[in-house]
Amino acid sequence: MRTSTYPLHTLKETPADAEIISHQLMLRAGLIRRLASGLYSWMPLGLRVLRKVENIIRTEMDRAGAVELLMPSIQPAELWQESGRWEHYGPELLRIQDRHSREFCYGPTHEEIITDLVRREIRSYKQLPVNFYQIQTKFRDEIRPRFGVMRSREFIMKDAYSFHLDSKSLQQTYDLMYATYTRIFTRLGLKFRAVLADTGSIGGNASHEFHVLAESGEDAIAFSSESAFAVNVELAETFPAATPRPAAQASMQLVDTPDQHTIDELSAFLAAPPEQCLKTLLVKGEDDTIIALVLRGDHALNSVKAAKLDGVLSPLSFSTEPEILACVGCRVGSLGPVNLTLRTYVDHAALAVADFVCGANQEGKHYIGVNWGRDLPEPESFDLRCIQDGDPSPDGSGTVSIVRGIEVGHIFQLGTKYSSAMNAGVLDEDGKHRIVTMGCYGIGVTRIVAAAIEQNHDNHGIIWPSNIAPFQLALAPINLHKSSRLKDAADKLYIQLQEAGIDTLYDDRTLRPGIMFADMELIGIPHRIVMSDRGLESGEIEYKSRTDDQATQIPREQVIEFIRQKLQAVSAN
RNA sequence: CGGAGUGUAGCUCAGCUUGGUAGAGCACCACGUUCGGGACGUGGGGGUCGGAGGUUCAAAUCCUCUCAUUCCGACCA
Repeated sequence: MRTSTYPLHTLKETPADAEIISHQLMLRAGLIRRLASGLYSWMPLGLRVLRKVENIIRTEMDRAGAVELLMPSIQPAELWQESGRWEHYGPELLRIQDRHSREFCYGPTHEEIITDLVRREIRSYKQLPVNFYQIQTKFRDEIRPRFGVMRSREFIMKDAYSFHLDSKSLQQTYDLMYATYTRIFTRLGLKFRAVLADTGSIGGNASHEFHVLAESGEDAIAFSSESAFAVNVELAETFPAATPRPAAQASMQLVDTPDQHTIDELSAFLAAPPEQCLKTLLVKGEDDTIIALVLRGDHALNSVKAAKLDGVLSPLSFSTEPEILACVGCRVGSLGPVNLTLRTYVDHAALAVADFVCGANQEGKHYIGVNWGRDLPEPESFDLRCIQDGDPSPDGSGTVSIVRGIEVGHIFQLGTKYSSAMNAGVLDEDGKHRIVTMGCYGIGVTRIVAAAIEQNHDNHGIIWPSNIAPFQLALAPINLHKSSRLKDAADKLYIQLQEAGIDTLYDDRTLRPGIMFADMELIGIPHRIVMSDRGLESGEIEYKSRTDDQATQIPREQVIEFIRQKLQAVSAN
């Protein structure tokens, strides 16, 4: 491709509304343009990357025996009503009507459609197992689209759905998909981890998320220091303290703590470390009740865990200030478990603290020197908090460290949630009707492009992993317009590179070299060769990879072979 | 949906407090000088100042409403 006829829309300045580096670089490099909140056009250069990602996913899915199909993005309401999700999916589902006022939605996912298809087409156990996939545009009316295509409303997803007679067969396909995802993300050139995930509202036996590791990731992942164990922090268990609680030393006293509301303020005011202070959070329970959760001051509530507690409303929502005032008689900063008549869940770690500080349920007053079993009843303890760096690993080996990740893939064992709701079954060997068991497997294709940049960039721009770079090689001749000899040589080499099958972007714009170099680096082309009149004299061409500090000189006649070897070296990894 | 902020040229922003002919840099067009790391000069094109209403002799500027958008909290590929 020649830059003179290829639209490179690079920006020198960073657009003001782009927050994270991948979004900034995607805009600056001219990969995407925003149409409206959460809606992006893919410019030609960005589309090249997107297609390369899709092709890797497609070949690996095919290799794993999955079969590609394509379902409509617009879906009739009836199927969603049948599964119950027309009611439950909520406002994220974009509902639309046709000219006859019939209700449809723009598909955020395709369980209903594929289940309907399978119940019509698949009659016999002999046709199972089967794994269908598609690569297609989805729409989710996100509450807050952000970070460009990282969390957009319209996005491209690879979604696969497998159907089985029994859970053993499901497990086999699930394991195969796990291995396939591992191959895919490896080929994409990304640093990633598979982590145990919450099955959430979908239910089922097993679920893994695939995360690209990056500082800007929205998810936190806990790793074991000793084993391969990794788990989403949402799900990571914490345990009762290994050592017994220290003996009580202080006596309980009521102290004035005017205007001390947060743990930090309280801790500074009373000169007690945060881990000596207990905080009490009030959340909504069933039947308009209020439930108290007690945690150590330095610990964070895990809302996923809390929402699973008996009597607590799911999803978790906090009690409002007026409700708390009416129920307890004081405001949020002075709550505590002493003489609290609400149903109370105490975290394991909070139970292990002696002589603690807590709110007195009177405005501006706290207790100090409080002890479980003496000043208030000894409670049962629960797992309420988020795991922290240095906590024991849930798998029992070593401690955990926390890193951030971007979720780019998720595999689920669905079980019979959809197939039973929609009566999708086959005849088994005995001629009996059996409801099929399902798995589903998603990859965020557009998100991968952003995640790859998030993980691979420097001050000059994007550094594409070789397999998804929009072009493999930039050919940048200097002062092309001043030397017909150089132009002839560059044109000739460009043709030779094309004949050699090397995906080349030929910068024939006759710009100043600084601009060409800056553009080629911004758009992240992995390899660059520079031609000049000077080089023609010496018979050499300059080569530099995107990550090299120094350029090297290559004899003109060896350059094709040299580039070919560079490309092979990368794809062999 | 709650909280905070921003809307002025394609992009980055100034001007608004204290109302008085709409600006700069980058980008774009022309010409010239330059040209191996985002050059320079001269000239030029481009804006109903997000929209509507109001106050005023006069509104980018003050007031009201509205729309869009970004950031911080609950969902998810």
